[in-house]
Amino acid sequence: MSANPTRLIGTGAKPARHRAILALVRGGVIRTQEDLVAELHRKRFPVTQATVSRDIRELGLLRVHDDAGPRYMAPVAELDVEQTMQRLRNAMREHVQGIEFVDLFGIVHTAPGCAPLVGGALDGSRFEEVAGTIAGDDTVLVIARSRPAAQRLLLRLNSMSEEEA
Amino acid sequence: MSANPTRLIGTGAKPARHRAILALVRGGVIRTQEDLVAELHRKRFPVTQATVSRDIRELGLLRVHDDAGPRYMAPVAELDVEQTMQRLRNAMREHVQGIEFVDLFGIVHTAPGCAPLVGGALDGSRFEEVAGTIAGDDTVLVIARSRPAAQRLLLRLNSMSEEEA
DNA sequence: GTCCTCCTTGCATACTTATGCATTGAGAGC
DNA sequence: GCTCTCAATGCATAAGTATGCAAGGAGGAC
Repeated sequence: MSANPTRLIGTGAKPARHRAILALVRGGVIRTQEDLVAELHRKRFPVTQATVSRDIRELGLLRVHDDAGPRYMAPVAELDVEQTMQRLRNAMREHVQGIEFVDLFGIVHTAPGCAPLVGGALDGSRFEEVAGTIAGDDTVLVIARSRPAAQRLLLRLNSMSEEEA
Repeated sequence: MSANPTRLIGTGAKPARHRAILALVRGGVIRTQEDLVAELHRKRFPVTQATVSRDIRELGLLRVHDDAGPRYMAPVAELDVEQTMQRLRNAMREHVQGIEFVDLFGIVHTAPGCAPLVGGALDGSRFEEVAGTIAGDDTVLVIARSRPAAQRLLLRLNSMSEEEA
């Protein structure tokens, strides 16, 4: 932000403002749109809450809660469910050599060195059924939350590793 | 306020309701708290918007925007900054054997097979300085956004891999 | 049993966010 | 130059969310 014209109103203000909003949201704690309006004013973007509301939608910002209340966050790739599931499907299809379940424990065999990748994809997909995963070098241990969960998981994972792209 | 281990709560409705809310939010499109109130009524949880508002905070639900407006989503682990940073610290301390930077490129040497894990943790922490990472088997390439960013990163990562638990 | 404490909830309302409508200014086409 | 169109925006307000307070209920201690 070195080249900083005195007035940012009018032409081209919106993209710059969007960048500023992302930086603000990533950098500090923005709890309300009024916070954002205030910070933007300090950076000479004379906008109102209405505009900020629209910006927030356009940027896809998230509202989350921490101990002290609501707050805005920059978007996170992992939120895209489709993308996450696609990643898991790819990981399963390409690296998984076999799955078996023993009680609550799923043993997923992968190509050497691929277990962390597969485990990560499993974690990322946040299945209700999965309590957690542990990845070694070529094996991922998946701990299911219950026996029915384990059964469902086995079916789901099997169908995934068999699916075509 | 003392140690109360397995205190049964009220009518016991709250935990069940929380599970129902998570399922609703994961399963369908919940755009407002009133939507949630309506769905919960259908499932015989006679609650009001005020309670749902509190539940949403307790569950850490996210509010996001899609094309059709705001909507609630189930929480995603990567959003927990503390947890994510802890994960990165652990990964750095346990698996990283050395870091060096060449211009914008950081080369992180890890134990064999651990690079994806470390790279994932780095991605997850969403440092402003990091444009992206590529993980091989025992090496992670970290691409910084600028030379100053690269310097800051080197310092941060080094201090992390040296920290005690 | 009584008393006490803590948790949960609804109600009313304060606070925050979203949006319909009107205005403005930039750029395109003439 | 003029006029048209359209994105961007503010204003006012509707829509949605959060919260202080008080009530009700369960469990523990006695």
